[in-house]
Order: sequence, then C-alpha cells, then structure tokens
Amino acid sequence: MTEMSVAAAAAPSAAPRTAPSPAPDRYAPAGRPRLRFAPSPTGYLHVGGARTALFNWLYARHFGGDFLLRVEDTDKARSNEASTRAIFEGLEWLGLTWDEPVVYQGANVARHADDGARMLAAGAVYRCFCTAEELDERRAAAHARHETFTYDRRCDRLAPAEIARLVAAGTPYALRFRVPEGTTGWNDLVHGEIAFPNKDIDDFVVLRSDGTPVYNMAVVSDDIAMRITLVMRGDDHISNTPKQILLYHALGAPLPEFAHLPMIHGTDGKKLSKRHGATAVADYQNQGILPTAMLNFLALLGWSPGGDREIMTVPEMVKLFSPDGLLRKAAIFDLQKLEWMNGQHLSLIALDDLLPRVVPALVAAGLATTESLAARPDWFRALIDLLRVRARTVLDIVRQAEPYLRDVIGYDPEAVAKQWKDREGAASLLALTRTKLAGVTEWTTAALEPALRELAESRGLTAGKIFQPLRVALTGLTVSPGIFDVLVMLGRDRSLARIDAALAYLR
RNA sequence: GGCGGUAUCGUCUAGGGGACUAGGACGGAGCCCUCUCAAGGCUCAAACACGGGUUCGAAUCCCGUUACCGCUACCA
Repeated sequence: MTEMSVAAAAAPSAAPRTAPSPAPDRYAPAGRPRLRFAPSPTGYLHVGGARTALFNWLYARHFGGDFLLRVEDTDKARSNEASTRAIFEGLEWLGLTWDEPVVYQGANVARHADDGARMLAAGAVYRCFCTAEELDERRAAAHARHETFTYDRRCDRLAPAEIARLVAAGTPYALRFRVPEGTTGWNDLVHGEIAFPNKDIDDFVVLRSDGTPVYNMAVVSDDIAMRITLVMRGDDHISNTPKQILLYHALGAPLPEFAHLPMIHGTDGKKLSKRHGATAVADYQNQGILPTAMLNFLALLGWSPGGDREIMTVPEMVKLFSPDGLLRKAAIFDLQKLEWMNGQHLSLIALDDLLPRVVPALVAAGLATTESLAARPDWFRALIDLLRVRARTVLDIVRQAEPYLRDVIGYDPEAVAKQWKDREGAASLLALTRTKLAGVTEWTTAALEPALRELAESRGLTAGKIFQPLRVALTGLTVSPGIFDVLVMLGRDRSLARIDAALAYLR
C-alpha cells in the first residue's frame, strides 16, 4: 500500500507529555485516556478537522493521555497519498503531535473481516444475499410510495438449508447486523444522555460482499484494537454512534466514552465549504496566520474556558481545557476575528519564534534573502518588532517591510496627492529637513526628534507638517512606524538619499 | 418523510433559579492618545426564537411550536 511509505516519512517526534493536571477535575477520566483523530485522506486538512484534532489533543495533553492518529483510507477511490501528506503537514504546522506511529485503516482489513466472522459465529450478524441493485430498487420503490425504507430482514428468515445451498453455490453475501430490540444510548460528554430506539436503527451492513468493512465496522474494530477510551468527533456522527455501540457489544469489547463536537459553519449558517472561502488549514498558513492564533481561534469555536478569557497560549489552553466547557452549538467561522486574534498573537509571540515565520515570507516576496537578513540580525529584529504591532498577519509585515528592504521605492499616488500637493512647498520643506538632518551628529531617535521638532518650531509649523512629507519621501507611503524609528531603521545614508530622490522627483 | 441534535447582541461567547438594568470579545459608530497607521484607553448602538407550564421568582428547569443543522448507502 502506497500510504505506508508516507508513514515512515512522517513519523513525528514524540512531544513532551504534559503531566496529569493536579486540579480536581470532575471530568477527569478513570485511567490513562487514549484518543484518536481519524481523518479520511480525501482532501486537505479542513479547519473543522483541525479543530476536532485540537480538542482530542487538548484532552489528551490535559489529562496526560495519548493522542493517536489514524488515517481512514479504506475508500481507495477517494484516498490518496498527497492528501495524507497534507493532513500530516497541517497537523505538524499546528503543533498537534501524535504519540504513536500512524495507524492506516487499510492495513487492518484482515482484522475487520475476522471481527465480522466472529460476529457471524456468535449470531450477531447474518448473511444477506440481496444485491446492491435489488436494494436500490426497493429503496426507490419505497421512496415512490412515500415510505421510509428499512431492510425487511428477508435474508435473516432464510432457512438454514437455503443458506447452505446459497453459500455452497458461491453466491456473494454481505454481513448484516441483526439489531436487537430495545434502546441504545450513551452519556455523551458534551450532550449528556442521548438514546435511540433500536427500531429506528436499520439492520446495517457490516462487511460488504467483497469482504471489505463498512465504515462503522472499521471504526469500531480499529478503536477497540487501539484501545481508544474516548471517541471525540463531529456531531455528524451522532447517528452512527448507536450502531457502533451495538458493534462493541457484539464484539464483547468495553465501551469507550463518546463526545460529539458541534460543526463549524460558514457565514450563511451552512456547513463550512469552499464557497465560504478558505477551508484548508494550509490556506491560513499561506495567508500569514500564526499556528498559535489558529489554535486559539479554533479552540474558542466550540469551547470556552469560562469567563472572559480569550487570548491564550497553547500551554494555557492545555491547562485550562475541560470537557465541561465544550459547547453544543455549531459556530460560524469569522475570519475577521481570526485576523484580530492573529494580531494579538503577533504581539504576544516571542520575537525569536516570529522571525522564522517572517523570513520565508520575505524571501518568497523577493524582498530579501536569508543571507541578507542574517547579515544584520539586530537591525532585522528591531524592524520586525516595529512592524508587528500594526500587522494582523505575517503578510502584513511583509508588505510593510518593503520600504526598508528595497533600494528604490515608488511613491503611492495617494500619498503624493495628499502630502506633496504643493510640490514647491514640499520640496523646500524637504530641503530644509535634509539640511537639518545632515547636521545631526548622532543618528538616534533621541537626537533626531529634538532636531526635527526644533525645525518645525523655528518655522512656525506643527511637527506633523514636517513629518508627513518626510514620511512620503522616506517610505513612499502615508503610513509607517513613528518617523524617528523610520529614520533609524533606514540609517543616515539611505535616509538622506531618499530625501534627495524625493527632491529630484518633485523638481 | 423518519430519527437525532441545536437555539443569548450581525458573529464568538459568559451565564448553570434571585448578584441581569443580561457581562466580555470581534465587527460597527464616536471620543481620547498622537507625526501617520496600528496598538492602547473610554463611550455608544446591538441579544435571552415563540408559546405554555413548574416556581414567590426563569436567559437558566419541563413540554410544545418554529427555525436551522446532521444522519437516513454493500460512502466515510
């Protein structure tokens, strides 16, 4: 299987495990919890999937358990290696590390079939000789009569001799679960008691006639094998849960706990999809969102630590996490809030952690090379520290960094129109400024500021009248960090040269 | 259609019978700070889906209605 090669390549380094919280948590699990994130590799890591992974991870880290990853690749038509890789990369970017080698569901088909056989022997399932085509016809017929289709168990009523004959003749058959009478329910960690009358659960197929497992079968068989203690997933799986519980019973396995997380919706209240814009985690990575901000934002979409707490670091989330803060209502993905939150994290993050995110973006934008930035680390650190305050994404920083990294700048038409409206006036002011600046012996904000303010005062001007035209000359823009910081970042020679260039442009 | 789930400002949410004139945050409006832009501070507008109960008292508990979402495959 091609997927196996990916496994070896992507084995993550084991993350240091958080010690079990000493807090008296009334939701604390009895033993060491084991959770898993089980995506299908049919696309990219979706933000909804990322959030499911996050909550599983948070639970495992908070309670000192294991977080496992299982790739559900049994649907060969839709699964592919690129998707598997994308999921790994998304998870790794977010820092959601898993504790054991990745499990590939496709590698377990033998066990799935064996579990089916065990249930056949135990009498929990029966052979169904109906073909998919027949079933489709009957379903369509029922639909035409406005009736709800349920399997009529005709194959369960076959005489033993008939079954033996069919089997001997090599007639293909699927294995169907014989749903017993009664009610199947569980105490969901987020919803509380949920119960389904068994009469509403159709006798579902467990093993197809080609011997491959159907979703619910594969999931239960694998979760048992992986000794999963808490199944935490999207609430679109609520109606699968009674079937799975029935399977656990039939297989004689202890039941895990279940937690069903709400969905994430787009701005129109519908399930988040491509129509709503970016849905892949990688899209946000490319847009300059920090993983910590993404995690923080996702965590708050479906969970609340209580009170007014909003901005949290990852360790804080781990510490604060509790299943009783899990929400039941679907949340709408609000990009603006994500960006605001990213701005907060941009200011919060250690500069040393931010730099590695900015450098590649700068290089990709063609504004610098790794070497050129490494050549003057202190200058670069100061620059980024100056820019990050007014940026919401890494891409904002890149945009703002341009005047400090390029040799030649262009002038924003609007800036020219607004600040250099009177070309002559602007030029003479700039000339004056240049002279003043050239006379400043120490190129520091402390020395530059009094010099320019003095110039303004001597001319009877407000400081802004000097600063704004200067800003355009220096950056080509109307917005920038404080003018003295800009002068210092640019340095004496380049600042003076920029003013000269502006003078040439104006005259 | 059947079954299940959900329901507090536009959005994310606090709230778990009296502390609610319903709090915070994003976004919006405005003010302050200020060399611009951010950041920050302050102010304003903005919500308990509806109807019945239970209770001295309900956003909080129960029932119903409505709306929305999900499932309803030999898909996952």
